[in-house]
Amino acid sequence: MAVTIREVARATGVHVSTVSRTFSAPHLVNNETRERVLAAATEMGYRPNQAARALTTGRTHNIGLIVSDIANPFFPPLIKAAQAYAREREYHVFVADTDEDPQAEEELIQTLTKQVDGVVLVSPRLTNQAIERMGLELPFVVVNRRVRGLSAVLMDIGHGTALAVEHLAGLGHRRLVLLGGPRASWTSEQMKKAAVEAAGRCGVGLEITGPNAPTEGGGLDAAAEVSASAATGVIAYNDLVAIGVIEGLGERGIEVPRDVSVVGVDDTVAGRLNRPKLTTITMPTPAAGRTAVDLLLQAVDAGGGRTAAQAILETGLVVRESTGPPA
Amino acid sequence: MAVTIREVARATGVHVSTVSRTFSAPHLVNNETRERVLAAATEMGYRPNQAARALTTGRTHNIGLIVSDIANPFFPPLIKAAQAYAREREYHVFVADTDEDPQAEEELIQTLTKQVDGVVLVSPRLTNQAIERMGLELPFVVVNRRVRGLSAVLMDIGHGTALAVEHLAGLGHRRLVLLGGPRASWTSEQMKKAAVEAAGRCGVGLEITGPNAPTEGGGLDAAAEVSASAATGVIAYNDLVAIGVIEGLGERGIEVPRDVSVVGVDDTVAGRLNRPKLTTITMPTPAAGRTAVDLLLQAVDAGGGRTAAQAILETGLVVRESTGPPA
DNA sequence: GTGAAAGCGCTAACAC
DNA sequence: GTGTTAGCGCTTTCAC
Repeated sequence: MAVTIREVARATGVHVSTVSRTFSAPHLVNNETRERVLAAATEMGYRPNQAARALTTGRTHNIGLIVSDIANPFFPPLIKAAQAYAREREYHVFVADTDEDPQAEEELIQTLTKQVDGVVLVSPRLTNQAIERMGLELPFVVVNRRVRGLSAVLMDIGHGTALAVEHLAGLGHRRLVLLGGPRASWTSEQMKKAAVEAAGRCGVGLEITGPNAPTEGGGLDAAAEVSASAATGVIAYNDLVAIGVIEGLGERGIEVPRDVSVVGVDDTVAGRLNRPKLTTITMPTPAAGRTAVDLLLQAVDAGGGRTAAQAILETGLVVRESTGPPA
Repeated sequence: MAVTIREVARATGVHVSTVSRTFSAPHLVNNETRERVLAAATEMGYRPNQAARALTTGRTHNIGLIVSDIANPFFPPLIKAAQAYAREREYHVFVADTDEDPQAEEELIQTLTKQVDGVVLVSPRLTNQAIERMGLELPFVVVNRRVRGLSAVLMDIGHGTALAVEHLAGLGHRRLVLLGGPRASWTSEQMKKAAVEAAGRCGVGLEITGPNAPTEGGGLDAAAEVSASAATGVIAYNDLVAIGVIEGLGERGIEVPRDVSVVGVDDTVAGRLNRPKLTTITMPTPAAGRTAVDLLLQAVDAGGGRTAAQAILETGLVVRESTGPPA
């Protein structure tokens, strides 16, 4: 076992409690004493034992971050930002992947609960009810979902969707199709509502399909419907789906953006790398990660008292090569 | 504070130590007693407090996973696998991103050291010396680097590189160029050695350039040299670089694979999504993540006794659209 | 401003 | 097979 508070105390000739205070409440310690303790501590390579600290304070200084699939390009920027920001606030983050399995998600939350001060749930697959129940024991922040009583970070995908519809309408497209996402997706529902509204406002036709798998394969499958329809403008559930439709359309001799325009969502690397480069709705994923951690620590500091704050983050539209005027 | 061992003991009418044993050494407890304890525990929602457990046992059941950039598509599959496998072994993983900064890396290791039983370092940016020094305090496993005294997970990129050279030579290319990676990259050095050897064996010319940034930008920059050379076959440091050269070549009117063939490394989503789809050397990243955790826990179980095991993982070549016969 | 002492929840000898 | 007891390293009253 490494060097403890006791040895530092002995070396400095003060009591353990003084050493403890120099680290956890420095202002309660005489300036000169503090210096001496600190000097001895760094010299001896002392580092507070978090487990011991957690045991007495009830604060682990750890948080959990649960996502459905780390390998989905939507998540890494969020994880990266969350983890960096947590570190600034002196928290470490457990990252866990549920593999899209609601049961795994629930078990994970259970085991994590005892080891963290709070949990960030990103695009959960659990029912609202289950989340609400577990949110009683521990501060939770949910990203991309609205759960009663819990803090949430929402991305205003409705706005981005409206921009996409306007962009397409402005280009001259008269018939659009929206490729919806998974049935349980809050994001997908928001997109639908916003698209209907914007299409009405712009006077263009809108057809909605789905559910589609949120993957390239989902897009590939959707290509059949798109080519069968008279639509010349497509808004896909996410970049992966967009890339998939473009490929599927290509197989049918339909070229993007010459024959059909396609808009994605998320602004992932995948979309940037794709040829043609994707026009896409930007999601503020790093900001979402930071904000989620911020709200979570706010709740933690409030001692778990219900603080159901909501943060709504802006989305936008970046126009690249996958959209253009209709043929 | 939630329910503790003490309350379970009271409810069951046994001593705390019996409850403790039920969880940490079940075989030492009478069958029938164990059942009763377990029943009471689940009913009351008891979950062992890891902090307390860590304090007495000296085992946190946590490990750290340090990467240079979570958002680099090479890492997520590795993180995902590592985290899933650790969970199977009842460990949780802290994921931390150093943002390619060696100092951040060192600080991170320091703070993590007290909270984990071991650390996996993936493609570290620290010097071998620094790593060796810190590896003295705690079990370490290093991925993609060989550090004296530490367990390592290496990917046999030499083999993959040889396959790539043979593939290109077999297609009829007579002059190849290898786009090296960052100066401190072990992987890059292995590639160079293997490429020289294979080129000699196949009787084709080989030019080596670099260092190049391991990004799309690095590839974009390298395109000038490639187009200036007489080479018709390119092996890039990674998929991102490959995608970058292809784009840069395109800007100069050189088409892939019509005029020049390009091979990437890593087999990331990016390469699969790129047009043309990348021919690339496959890296067993999920296996690397799992193996790293396995070696780490092996070292942890050995009580930190030096166990410098080496795992060398296979690489391969997947041929897609970015390579073909020379014009 | 500092020391003394109790105790966080659990495990690990050691008795019985 | 189970109870007893003594801590693990730290924070936190409470005195002084």
